[in-house]
Amino acid sequence: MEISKREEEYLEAMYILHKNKGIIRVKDIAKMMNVKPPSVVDALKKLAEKGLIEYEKYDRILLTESGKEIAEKTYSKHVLLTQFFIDILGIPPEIAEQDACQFEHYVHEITVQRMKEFAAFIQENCSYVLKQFLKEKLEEKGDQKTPAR
Amino acid sequence: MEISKREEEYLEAMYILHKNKGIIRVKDIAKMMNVKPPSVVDALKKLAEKGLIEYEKYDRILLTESGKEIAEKTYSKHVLLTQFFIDILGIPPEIAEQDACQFEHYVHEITVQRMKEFAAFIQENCSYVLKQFLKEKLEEKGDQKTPAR
DNA sequence: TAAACATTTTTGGCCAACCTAATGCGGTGA
DNA sequence: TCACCGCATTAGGTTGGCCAAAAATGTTTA
Repeated sequence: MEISKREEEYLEAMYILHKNKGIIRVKDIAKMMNVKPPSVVDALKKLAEKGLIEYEKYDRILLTESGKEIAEKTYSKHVLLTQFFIDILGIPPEIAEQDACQFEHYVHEITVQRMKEFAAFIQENCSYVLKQFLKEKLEEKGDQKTPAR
Repeated sequence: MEISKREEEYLEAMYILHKNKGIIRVKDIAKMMNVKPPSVVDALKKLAEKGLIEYEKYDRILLTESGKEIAEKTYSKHVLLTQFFIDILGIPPEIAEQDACQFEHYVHEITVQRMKEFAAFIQENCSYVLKQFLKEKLEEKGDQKTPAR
């Protein structure tokens, strides 16, 4: 049974809502997904049919085990990618977040795993060089804000 | 004027075809995009309307200046991402290729630029550590192929 | 040069994902 | 307890992207 990128995003959003607020509401999903409520309802119906969420109309919404599994997998990629972009490449958090948010749905398991290992390896074996790099980049950014002077 | 991710992919495919074979044919675009010819024709019409390609039916297909610009930008991201995945993370080329192929349409300019800088920095300042990392990963992979023994 | 073949295009249709407007439900305060 | 309000849902419609089958055009070869 195929699950689309978009459905994965819905699952992830619900997972995060559940984690943060305990309760999953249509309105909140809509806000997170930048979408209107009817679109959410469409999505919920499909996800329910696929057995990824429990959903009866006007009732509470819950991830099933398999739904949660997918959401967790996606979310962990999200976290890892974001960290890599921020801690290793020194990308501004907001941008790192946006990039991760897309890439997480496509990236191979291998790649994300390797990023994790790479980060650990560098931090262990040449953390000084890494710090140097990040410092440079931060300064360059500072330069832009106060250019001539 | 909005240009979709998919349209960007079509432009890139045409750009590569032009670069490699000089001529851009519907059939070849279809093969590259994993799509049937009618879908290509649909796409061509839209791209022509947006002024990104020159297209008259049964005639040759060409990228316009603005189309080429978009394609080149995308393609250069593609190359850079692929290189980063292969040379820094040691991802198998085929997988690196696939990941790049998706990410290129979303990744921020900043991120890809930073990857480039990071690669250069590491190769200059701790290439030994990098080699070490890549060697380890390569060996692990070898281990899998000849496990117990 | 005309038949046969290959390629491109059109036609008509499907599905995912989204929207607005209208309607239905459920809890809260008067 | 009921009228109201916010939220959820349905109805009906759009758009982008894809396809198979059929028609049109272009190319090659007998």
